[in-house]
Amino acid sequence: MNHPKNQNDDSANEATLNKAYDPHAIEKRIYQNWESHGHFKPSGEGPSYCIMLPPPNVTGVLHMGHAFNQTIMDALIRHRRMKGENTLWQPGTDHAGIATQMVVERQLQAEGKTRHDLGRDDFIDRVWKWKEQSGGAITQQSRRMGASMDWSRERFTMDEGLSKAVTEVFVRLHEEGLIYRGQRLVNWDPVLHTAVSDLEVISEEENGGLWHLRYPVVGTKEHLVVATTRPETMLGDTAVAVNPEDERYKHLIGKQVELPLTGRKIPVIADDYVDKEFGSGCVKITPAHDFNDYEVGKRHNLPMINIFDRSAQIISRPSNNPSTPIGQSIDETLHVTYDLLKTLEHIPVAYQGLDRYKARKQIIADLEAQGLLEKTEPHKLKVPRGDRSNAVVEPFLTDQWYVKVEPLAKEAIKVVEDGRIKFVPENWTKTYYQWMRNIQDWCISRQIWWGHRIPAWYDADGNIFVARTETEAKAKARAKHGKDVALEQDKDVLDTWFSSALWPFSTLGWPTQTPELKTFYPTNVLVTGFDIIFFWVARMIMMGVKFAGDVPFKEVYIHGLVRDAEGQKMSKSKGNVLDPLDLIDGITLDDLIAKRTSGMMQPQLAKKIETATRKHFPNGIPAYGTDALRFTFASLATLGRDIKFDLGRIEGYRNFCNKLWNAARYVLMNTEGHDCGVDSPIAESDVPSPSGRGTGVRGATGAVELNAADHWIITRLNEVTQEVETAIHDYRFDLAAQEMYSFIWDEYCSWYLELSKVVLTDPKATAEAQRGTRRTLVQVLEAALRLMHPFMPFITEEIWQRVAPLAGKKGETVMLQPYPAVDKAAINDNAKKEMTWVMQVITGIRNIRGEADISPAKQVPVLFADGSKHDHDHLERNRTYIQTLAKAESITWLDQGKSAPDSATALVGHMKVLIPLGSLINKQAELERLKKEMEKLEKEIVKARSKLSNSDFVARAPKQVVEQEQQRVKDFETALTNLKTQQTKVAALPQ
RNA sequence: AGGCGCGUAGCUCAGUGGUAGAGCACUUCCUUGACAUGGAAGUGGUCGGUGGUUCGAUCCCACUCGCGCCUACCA
Repeated sequence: MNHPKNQNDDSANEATLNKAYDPHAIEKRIYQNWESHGHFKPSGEGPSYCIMLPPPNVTGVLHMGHAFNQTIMDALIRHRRMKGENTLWQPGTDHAGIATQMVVERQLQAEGKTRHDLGRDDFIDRVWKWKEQSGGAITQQSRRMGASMDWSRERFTMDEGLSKAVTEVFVRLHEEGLIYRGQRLVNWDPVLHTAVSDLEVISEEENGGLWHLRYPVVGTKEHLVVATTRPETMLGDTAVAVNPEDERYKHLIGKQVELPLTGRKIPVIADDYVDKEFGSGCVKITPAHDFNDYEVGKRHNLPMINIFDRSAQIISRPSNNPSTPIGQSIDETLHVTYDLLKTLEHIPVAYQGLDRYKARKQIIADLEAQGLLEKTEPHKLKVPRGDRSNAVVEPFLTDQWYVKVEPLAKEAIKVVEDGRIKFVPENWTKTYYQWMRNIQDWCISRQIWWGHRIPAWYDADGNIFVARTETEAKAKARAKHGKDVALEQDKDVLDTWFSSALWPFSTLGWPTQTPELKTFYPTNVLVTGFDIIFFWVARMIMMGVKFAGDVPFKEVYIHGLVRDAEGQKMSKSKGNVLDPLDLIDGITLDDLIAKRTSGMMQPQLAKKIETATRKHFPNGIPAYGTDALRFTFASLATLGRDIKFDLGRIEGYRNFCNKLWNAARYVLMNTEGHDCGVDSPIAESDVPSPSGRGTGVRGATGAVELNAADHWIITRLNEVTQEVETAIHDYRFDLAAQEMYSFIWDEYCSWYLELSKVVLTDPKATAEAQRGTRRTLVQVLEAALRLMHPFMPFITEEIWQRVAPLAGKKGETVMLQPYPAVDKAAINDNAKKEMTWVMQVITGIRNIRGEADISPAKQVPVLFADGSKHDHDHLERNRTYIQTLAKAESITWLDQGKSAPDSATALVGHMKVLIPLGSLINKQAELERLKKEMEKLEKEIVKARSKLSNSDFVARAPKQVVEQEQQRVKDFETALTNLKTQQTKVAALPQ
């Protein structure tokens, strides 16, 4: 990116601000200043307000989702902090067991090693080192976002304190029977060699086959045909099931079939589970390798034959697989005891040791050769894959630890039902309930090394002692055996989400009843995406209610997920990832392409990604700065689900920053070194003209007069303040952003600043009037900066430092200033009406000028006709404004009945604003303009009249609405008549 | 199969039972001393479709079409 080198990095100390806003020059310096002064810490005063940061993966990098999420939280926290509350934004990171372990294992792989080469202790050391090295990255990135987290309280899920909480919860749940160990089918990842929970399995439709296999019925010449998507599992079949009502097969129930290739005989059983309509109506039952079959197997007491090893290869003899000890468990870490030799008897040697897909191919070929393959059909099926490894997950019979979730879920449902926790948007409660009411037990053990070791010890007999420490476990064992026995701790670790579930109270010191816990728990709001409602939100609620004695948060604000400009989820493999820091700092096209195509899992996609990137970012990404990015996020924070991130938006908000910056420059240029009268009282009822009347009140400095423009902008400031306050309360950051944007741009800059120029450059203006203008300029800006600070912390701070003293404010930083409060007394409806009139007049004149293509430099004479006394008063007070902003050469008031020259006309109420036709205005152009105006009016009149001609409308609609409609027609008709007259006159003119 | 959401200007999105909005893009004009990252003016929408409720529907209801997400699944 091409940044003109900024000459003065410390612009706050320069005489003037740079002409263009340069975020780089200010952001880091300001953040360091805030942090080093401890401004992010709770003040210890006022009502408490606490937000828990959803802890990102410690070895991860900040992505758009984090940036969005943190922008919202920071806005909330800064808002409350400025309102004087005792705010804590608790930061920290998550150890992300599987993900982190995978990263380190991949590093080892590059060195030609596995974790087993290192051994458990050395491997964990290595992970800690990696964590130390990379773990700071994401928190540094949060700092770039301006996040005002209390870094002095930063936590990590593997910290000693948090680990203690994990153990405590595990032990207590176990004591209550809510954690148990059991052998059942789990989702097994054959690549990572660990169990995973239901939530970590992603099922997507893929193309596969449906194979119809013939199983000969023993003692007959018949055979049954079973349909299966996984023919290789037939080796583990222990029955064939049919629907008990199925007439085709009723006679076979209780008979036996011969399982091909193995020679085993298995029964034909009847079970309702079988759908007569699907496939052949016969289902092979493989209880050890299918969740449904497992249930059937249990119902019918079928044997369960496990045919896979932990890598999902067909079990083989130790000679083929030396790591498997004979006669013992297939994998020691599983504590699964199979009689391997017996199992092997069932499996033909030809298949032993084959990978599941190779075995499938072989088995199909062999069955076909024996004439036992009836047919093969293409079939779409949902294939379950591990969310980390992407490997097809295998239902696998192992011993694992589970949380019995139902009793916890019941309480967690209740707290949402009775309103102690509120979802925003409210609709997410449905999703929450739906899951909670159908919840399955949670498998929490993982066969990996990085994580919280399960606090359970085994003796030689397999007795389990769950305890907080090894000493405590030994004591328990001693109590049982009457003597000391050797114990071995469970080798498994806990699911990372188990520790995340405790985050809201473990970070505050639980199980110790710390002052922090007392002050900040329950926290106020959880801000997160809907993708982790089940993973995290639901589990936090369960654990919080169970152990911390109250809900973990009172509100859950669920926001959308950030997607790319085409609505696609951002992912490394799609190559459409945007790095928030690249939006802040900018990046060249080449660097962006390099970034997107490096370290890819599927390098063949690189070309495609490069093409797409070149198309979307032909010039790379310019540096937009943090505030622009944050404001963009705020403006996109609607209640919808998807947030399409469009570069056009951020560019617009970067421009907004520049606009604000330059408005400040203007204000400073016109107030610094001047008496801004900030200490002077104001004559309350005073609404003088821009030039002033010299009737202001004497004050400490000079007297100050405020005119209608001043009162108007102050009124608007207060109204906007109210709107923003409401929007933040409702989590409508988009509306808040919209309010601030249009106030600053369309009102403060487009109108007030222009109006102020008139006063400040008017040689006839009184000192009091100029002081009033300066005072308003600087005070409104100062308040607006405070108002916007939670959304754009850096630019507001930088400007505030300069502006605050001029506005009579003292303070180290804007972030600790009071948030603007609505001052109802400052709202002045008369001034609002007057300025609306002024702006309408000016707009009317500009409109004529614009349509007639009159050069902005050219001044035009303006006449006012058919005006009321009211109009006259307005004009007299605001004559100079109109003259300057509409570039009027002269302003002439025509009394009622006095004839006006042939003119182009704009209507302000009943009053006509006229610009005489002449060399400046083309007759044809004016006729066209009039025609357009008239057509608009006619359309409205037709609509309104048809309404009024409906007797039902007049009879039944509220009186107010009818009257309003009548008034509208009247106004339109008057206007139309005026324009018609005008049209006739213009049309009659020569040329 | 069940649940949820979306469909409004070329694009990204607000919105309300009574006059349809913003930003970007586009057109014309303008280097005026805060800002060309700017200023002034302007073009542009049968609010997915059908029906119902209502004096009145973009909004509420029913159905329908299209798109997306989530949960559970038939071997």
